Amino acid sequence: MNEQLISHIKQFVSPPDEDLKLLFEDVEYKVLNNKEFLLKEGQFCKFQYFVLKGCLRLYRLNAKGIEQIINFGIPNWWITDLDSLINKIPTQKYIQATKQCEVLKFSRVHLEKVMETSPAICNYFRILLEKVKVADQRKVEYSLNFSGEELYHHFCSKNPAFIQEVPQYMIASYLGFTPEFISKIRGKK
Amino acid sequence: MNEQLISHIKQFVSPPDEDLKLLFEDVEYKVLNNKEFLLKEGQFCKFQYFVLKGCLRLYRLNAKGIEQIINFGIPNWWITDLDSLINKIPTQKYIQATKQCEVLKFSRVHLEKVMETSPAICNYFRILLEKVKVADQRKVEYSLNFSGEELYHHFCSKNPAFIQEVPQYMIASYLGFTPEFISKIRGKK
DNA sequence: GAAATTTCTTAATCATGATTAATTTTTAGG
DNA sequence: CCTAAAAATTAATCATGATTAAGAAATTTC
Repeated sequence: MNEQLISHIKQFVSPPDEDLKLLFEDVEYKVLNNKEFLLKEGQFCKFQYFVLKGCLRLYRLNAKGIEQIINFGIPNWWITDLDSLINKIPTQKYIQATKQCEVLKFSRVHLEKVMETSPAICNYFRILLEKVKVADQRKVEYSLNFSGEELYHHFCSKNPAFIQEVPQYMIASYLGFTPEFISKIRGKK
Repeated sequence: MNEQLISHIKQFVSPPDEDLKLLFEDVEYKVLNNKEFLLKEGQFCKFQYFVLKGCLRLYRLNAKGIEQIINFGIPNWWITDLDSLINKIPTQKYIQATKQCEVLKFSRVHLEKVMETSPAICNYFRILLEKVKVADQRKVEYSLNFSGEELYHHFCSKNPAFIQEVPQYMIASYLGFTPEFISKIRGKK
């Protein structure tokens, strides 16, 4: 049983103790060094990771070999490759620590069993997915209506601490820009 | 009880009959005329609609008053404004029929009760949300790696029937392009 | 602390797709 | 069927942000 995850869950639902007990029947606590991988292209993703500490990134290599960051995994959030996980296909992505991390590793097989048994835990993940959907939708809306410069400044103002923690080229990649473009923005005035 | 929705649900989960009975305890069958609205800017969205027949669109007006289509609702799919629904804030969006439609209208309050009671129904929505997340992620990936022309041709090849059903300017809007740009592409060769 | 690698910057050029504006074609309503 | 409105087209111009190519600065490693 991990208090940090339990308190995260209890922000959204109120599961009976036996549901939590079931959830934690199959979990692994892992410490990762900077640059260590949890997933590499070609593998089948079979786990969902809850980030306790540190930061990870989910990224892919495009046709030109350029890294495209899809998501960051920050504390109290989940990271996995859903496409590989639910469609049971080899992943095209990488999950890598961007600093030293602590994560909880849950197998998808076990989580599916838990979700089928416990309405509360199922609702917990359903609620998170709904929140992610809204966040994604807002992100698309922003990207349609603001310039790259505005998007960058908006991201920095919303995540002042975060931008200190990862290299600038990763912010560029996450926002879908080239590192040169971010430099250009920062070079202004 | 509606057979079409039940068979959709049973593609993903196997709910006991009493869960389905509970689900259908509060539902309204609605027929919509072309251009009829289910939601308008400023309202609080309190319903989720399952599309039986026809086609609807979820869109917003940007700062310049231009329509931006966020999603289409096609048969056997759900449509709502999740942001307004879950955050209980006035919507900035419109849901409008693009042709004559039949929908099932479920109140969010009721659906939340059902999801809290029935692991199967909760899992049904959780599975749909996971699929949507994967689809959204793939869409972003495409948009980063293909030109507008490629995206348009790809969309047409994947949805040959659909593009016959809605005006071209709506396809443009959904893909995030101007109608002029789609015309330009089509005018080539 | 020097060397090597990684990260960031600068600047010129280029391509994609928006904008503007006018016109044509299609569809719908009376 | 005729008119009005809606939808699609065409073409010229423009802005954003990618690409390319150096080079500078910062970090890491030995």
